[in-house]
Amino acid sequence: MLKKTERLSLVEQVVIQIEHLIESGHWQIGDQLPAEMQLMKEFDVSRNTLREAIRALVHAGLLETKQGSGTVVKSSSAFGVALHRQVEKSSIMETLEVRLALEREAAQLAAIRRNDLDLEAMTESIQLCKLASEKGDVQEFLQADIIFHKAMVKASHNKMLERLYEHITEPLQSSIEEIMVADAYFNYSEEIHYELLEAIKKQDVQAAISYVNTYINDFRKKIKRIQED
Amino acid sequence: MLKKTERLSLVEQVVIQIEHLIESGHWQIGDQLPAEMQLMKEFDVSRNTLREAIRALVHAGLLETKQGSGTVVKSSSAFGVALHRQVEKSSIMETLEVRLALEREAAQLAAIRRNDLDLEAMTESIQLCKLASEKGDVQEFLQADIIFHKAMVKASHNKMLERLYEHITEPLQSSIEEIMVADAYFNYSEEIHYELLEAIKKQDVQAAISYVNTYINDFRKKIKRIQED
DNA sequence: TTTTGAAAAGTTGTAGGATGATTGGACTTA
DNA sequence: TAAGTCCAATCATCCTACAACTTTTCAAAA
Repeated sequence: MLKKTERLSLVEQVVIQIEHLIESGHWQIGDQLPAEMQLMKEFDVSRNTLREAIRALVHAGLLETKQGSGTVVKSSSAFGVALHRQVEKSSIMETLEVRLALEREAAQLAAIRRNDLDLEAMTESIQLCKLASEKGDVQEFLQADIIFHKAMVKASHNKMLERLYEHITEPLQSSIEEIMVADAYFNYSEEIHYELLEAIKKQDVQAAISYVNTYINDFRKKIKRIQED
Repeated sequence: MLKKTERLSLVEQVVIQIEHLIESGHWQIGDQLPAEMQLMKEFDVSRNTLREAIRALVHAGLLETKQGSGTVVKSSSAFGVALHRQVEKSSIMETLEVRLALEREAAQLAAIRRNDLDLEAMTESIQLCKLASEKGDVQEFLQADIIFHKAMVKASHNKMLERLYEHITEPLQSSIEEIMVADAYFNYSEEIHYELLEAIKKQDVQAAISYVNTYINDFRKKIKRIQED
């Protein structure tokens, strides 16, 4: 097989450089980029070339431009933006079902592959859940709950699963929070996933899966009930 | 709350129009777009504006431009391209694990929600599998197998799950084919998912899940074995 | 002092023209 | 027929100019 002779256009080179600067954190979310005039000089390209590069990243959702004001970093992950848009086009129920699929697989893999660091992170976040529940702070509780779930997914040691889970859960967050806060019957203690952590600790795959199944099915029923009100 | 005063830039308007033309099938994959000069006139914008729009879609993966030749439609789904890129950055095993997650959920939902049309489509594709296996044609068998899986996912009646499954499976396809063709121990009859279809037909959720579990675990072992050679 | 409003400076948006680089096809020639 | 040349079409890049919008500045008015 011959190597494909493919020269990158100037625009694409600039795009790649900007993407790198964002992914590496050199330009953080919220940061304002230098003005076009200055970027032209720094990248040593014409204004058209620079603008085409910026426009590509604006459409991808990484940047946002406002006439007269400037260009700011909006997101650091094009994949995250794409998934975000997809979630917005779907119903909450559909998205929850996908999340359940990922969570079940993650629980299973975590039960097999978790190491001491993973267990430590999960234990710590469950402590936070407990603290928040004792204080009766719903917001704080949900935030700690998310940290626990993310820690579990991370313990699956599957980067793709992790990214998918994160970018699907993120846009769901506000909806979930809304629903939970409105739920008069919300029960903290039930929501603290001691059993799940124990199952993963003991590497009991079946117990981990069945816990996730019941937990998310309850969750689904709760949402359905609230939505029907 | 006040309404956000937000005018779409000319570039964004052109982008949206082109996206529509592609999604609606007016410009199909492989089609060549009119030259810039003509598109300028049709959209009634300047060359810069048009080029910025096209560049955005090129970077999104919907279009491809080649100097001296022209611009052609490369894909009809920006989400598909984004997912494709993500899969390429991941290992086969990671991707398979995600696919398993989706497949398990799909089997469960399909067992609950499948209607007569779904069952018909699945039965038909399983017939194709059988025919191909009798002929001993691996390629054809795998193609029919994919159709069966897609039919099952469709029977879950979750559009998001369907899109995710499709765009994750697609780039896996060539790798799987390669591996299967190379597998001397490849056994057709084992791969025909009669039991799964029966479980879904009888709406036996547990049986459907457990079948998918064993089937994909076997598949995983097979891949691992072959990769270790 | 505080508020208002106009001017100025800075930034992105759009337009049009000019030239270079590459491609693919038509044409020529051996 | 086959190889090479030329030419027209097309995208790539650069340039200048002006319009539209935002923020800042600052002076006048209340």
